[in-house]
Amino acid sequence: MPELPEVEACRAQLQRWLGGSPLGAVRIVDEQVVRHGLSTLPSKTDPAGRTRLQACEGRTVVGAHRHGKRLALELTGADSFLAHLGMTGKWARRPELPKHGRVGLGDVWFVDTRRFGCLTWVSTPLLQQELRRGLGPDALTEPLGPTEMAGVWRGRRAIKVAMLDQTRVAGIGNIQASETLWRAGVSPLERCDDVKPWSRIAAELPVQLARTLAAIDRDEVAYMSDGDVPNPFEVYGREGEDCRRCGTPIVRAVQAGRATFWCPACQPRHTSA
DNA sequence: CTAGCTGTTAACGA
DNA sequence: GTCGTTAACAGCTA
Repeated sequence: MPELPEVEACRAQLQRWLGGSPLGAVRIVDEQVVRHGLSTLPSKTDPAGRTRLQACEGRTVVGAHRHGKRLALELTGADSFLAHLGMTGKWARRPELPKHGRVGLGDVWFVDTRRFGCLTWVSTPLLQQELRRGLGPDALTEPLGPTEMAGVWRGRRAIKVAMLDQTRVAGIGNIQASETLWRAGVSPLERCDDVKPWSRIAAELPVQLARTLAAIDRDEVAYMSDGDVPNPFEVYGREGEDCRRCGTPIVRAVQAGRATFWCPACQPRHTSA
């Protein structure tokens, strides 16, 4: 379930579980999960990376880092690793191999049903630069001001599609984009060049991310258990329900292959076509 | 049963 | 550049 807030919660958890301690038994259950360049493609599997990871048993974990939706595990010595959770990845602490467990580091497991997530070997001195490689500033820890935002999200593309572009700003996912635009009162269909209230978006985005992060921290059980919890979002997944602000039914559309939810009254377009 | 979703991303071709 | 579509995969739900 990972967008930036989930990934940040995951980073903190890894830091607590592994930070400062020697790595336990490395168990690569799914060979395909160690890949080049954090690719989602199984064909990018990296046998040499697997060998490096296997050899890291007993190395001390210096720390867990995050940029956007990417994670990094920094080890002592030459070898470190990046991780991406994909759509369904998570890290869990279990005494035995969990269902869909892909890699085990002692009793800490990378679990990923759909296998879009992966681990990637990186040279430790290059870890920080590899962690950021190709990504924009982190949406939570390096928030942009209104002017900067208008600068990176521009052109004729829809604002919501631009927000999902990790090369401009890193960490915004489908849900957080929808929620932020609802709070800012901006239509997800609005072209970047037609967006006016940049200051509202700039103000709401970090607040939205922090709010979701706080909700996860507060309710760690609900996050970890796969049990059904009520939808905590204002518009996401609420097609046909009344807008919590004005009562107008929420509508749904597909943009760039992703579901988008918004209130047509609170989030009007300012241009047509 | 099937069809159509799903919080990510890279790689295509137009 | 930019656009939309597909592919990677597994599971859930209508």
